[in-house]
Amino acid sequence: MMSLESVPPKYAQLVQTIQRRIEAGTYAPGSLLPSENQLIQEFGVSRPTVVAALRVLREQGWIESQQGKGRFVRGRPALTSAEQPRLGQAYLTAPESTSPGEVMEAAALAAPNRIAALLGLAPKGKAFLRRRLVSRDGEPTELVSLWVPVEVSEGTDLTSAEPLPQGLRDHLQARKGVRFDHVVEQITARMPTAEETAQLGMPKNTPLLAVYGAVKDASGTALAVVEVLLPADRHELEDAYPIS
Amino acid sequence: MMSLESVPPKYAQLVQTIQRRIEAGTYAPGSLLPSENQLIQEFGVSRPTVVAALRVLREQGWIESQQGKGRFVRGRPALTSAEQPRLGQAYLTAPESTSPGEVMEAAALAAPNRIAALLGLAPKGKAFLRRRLVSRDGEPTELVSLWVPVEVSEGTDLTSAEPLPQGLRDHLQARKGVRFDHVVEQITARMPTAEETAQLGMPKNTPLLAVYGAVKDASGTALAVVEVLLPADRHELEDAYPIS
DNA sequence: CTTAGGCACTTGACCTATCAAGCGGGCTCT
DNA sequence: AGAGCCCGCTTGATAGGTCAAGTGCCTAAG
Repeated sequence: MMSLESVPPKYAQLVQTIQRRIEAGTYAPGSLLPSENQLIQEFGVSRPTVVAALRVLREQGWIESQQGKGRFVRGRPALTSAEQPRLGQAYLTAPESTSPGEVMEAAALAAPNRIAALLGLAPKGKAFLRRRLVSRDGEPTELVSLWVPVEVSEGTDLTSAEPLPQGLRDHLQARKGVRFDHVVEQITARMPTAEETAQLGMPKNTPLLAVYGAVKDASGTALAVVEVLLPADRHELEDAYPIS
Repeated sequence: MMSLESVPPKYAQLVQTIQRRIEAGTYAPGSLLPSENQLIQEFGVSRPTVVAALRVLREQGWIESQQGKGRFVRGRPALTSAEQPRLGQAYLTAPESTSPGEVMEAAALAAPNRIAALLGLAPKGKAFLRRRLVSRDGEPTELVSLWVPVEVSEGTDLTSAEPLPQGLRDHLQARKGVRFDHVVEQITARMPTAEETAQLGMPKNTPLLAVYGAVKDASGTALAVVEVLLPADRHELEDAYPIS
């Protein structure tokens, strides 16, 4: 009788075990980790297995090693690169249904200069716009616009007035076979238009924070642009990162 | 006679060699890399050495591997996490002499609420402020303020009206023995004060982009806050990152 | 008492193996 | 001719080693 469930490799199990012990305080930050030989004895595995696990832990920042002395516990690596997903990325992966809101617009129209430039379209080129007014605690707080070239929008559910049950990323990847590779994000600020002031219920003389996320494939071709407009009196962008 | 120059380990040499071949086109993107056995024969090393090199290359994104088929060339990995250093980090590491500017203020005073909160001080707590008006192309463009708790500022050259020849990071680490670990960055926008409008020569009704970078050590204690004020009509923040 | 040497323990680098698992082409049997 | 099996190639995981280099302690010699 064969077991159908695939067990993770031993070194990966060891990684998990040691991570749990560090989190539980069994291996306290700053203290010396058991040596390779001790771990070999305790877990009954060979040295390459132990070393493989410790290498993973070092690369992830849990421990650091010093030749001749041993390996020291650093603790749970707080920041890999960004604690929380960036704003642009968040709106790409999360389904629309996770944030309550109302679809304001869903149509093909001439893209503004900035959008056309990010998408690599000719000035005044046409793009498909899907704009949602997102609410938090019952109040409108953000205007999220998705711009895609018309040829990419064909055959998708972007025209629907209903929230997409699937994240945009999965939707486009499934329907169009494109692969998202990276995001180029621009952040700027400007004064809102009268229409934006009304839609967002903003006080007078408050600027808008504007985040533009251009989604590109591996070759650098732009596949979509996410535009997020945030009233600056109610929103901030926060990000944490380690120092090189 | 012993050679004093230390040679890099074999697997690291192999990594470099293969990287160069990928960049030179010898191993074209999409093509199949020579198999482990072929590399063993060509370079006269053992399998673990070859595997270690290929593991590094896979983790760095140069190649991908498929069990049963082989390893495929992907090409030079474009984005590791951020192409250019973040704004907050840039002002911490670069010496002031790299950006022309004028020291406007250098004194200890009661920190504004936001700064006090980021530094972990009591409201109205005192902090040392060093404010510079940075110019590009002869025109003032950015207001860069450095806030440090008074006890950290003691024994440093922060009071000098001259540009610091050393980066702030190196200066504080050398003088005070503190170690920078990570940065928490906040981005917001607001309307400028009359004084800021005058100093920066901003047009009417233009918002300010405000970037706050709180520098912390490994324990989370704030060591300094960098405040960068940018007129939104002339500046944008741009960042690129790979999709998870 | 001080210092230099030696030894034990650590990690780093490298080697020769074995077995499992995934893939693909060719051979054989129907 | 077609279908299925098998074998060889690939990577993945793991075991058992050796040698080198760095650290720290202890001891013995001055």
